[in-house]
Amino acid sequence: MDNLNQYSQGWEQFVQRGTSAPVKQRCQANARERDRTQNSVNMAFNALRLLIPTEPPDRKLSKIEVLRLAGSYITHLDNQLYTGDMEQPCLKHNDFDHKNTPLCTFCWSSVKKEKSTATRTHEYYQVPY
DNA sequence: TAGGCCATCTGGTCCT
DNA sequence: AGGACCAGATGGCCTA
Repeated sequence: MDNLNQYSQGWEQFVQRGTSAPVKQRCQANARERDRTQNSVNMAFNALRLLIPTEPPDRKLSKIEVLRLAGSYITHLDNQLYTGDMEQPCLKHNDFDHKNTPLCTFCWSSVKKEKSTATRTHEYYQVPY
């Protein structure tokens, strides 16, 4: 991977040294793709990551966690609006239609705070929805 | 050491 | 034709 990194970092000089047109085009495409993933995709992930509450607050979510939890969080907020309950809206909402539905991640967080069980942070993200 | 996560490269497809 | 977007492949880093 070191060779690859050196190549990536120095591709401009590599191209300037008189390489063939297809190689030059490929290097330019690589650079564009690198720039797109860094400045477009990753920045979007970071922006979304900032909107999702975590336990502990400084925990960095992986990309797949960001996607999954974003969906859960939207549902949670939607249920807050629907039920008016700011603590466990999903539990209350589920009481209306889906019995025995597991507690949502974010409702579970408020349960945790009530019980002050600070040692169970690992389980926090195991909740299925 | 295995598995998860990530960055990067690459080729294909679609759009302008 | 060239650029944007996407998905698959690959290899490095980190952690349990």
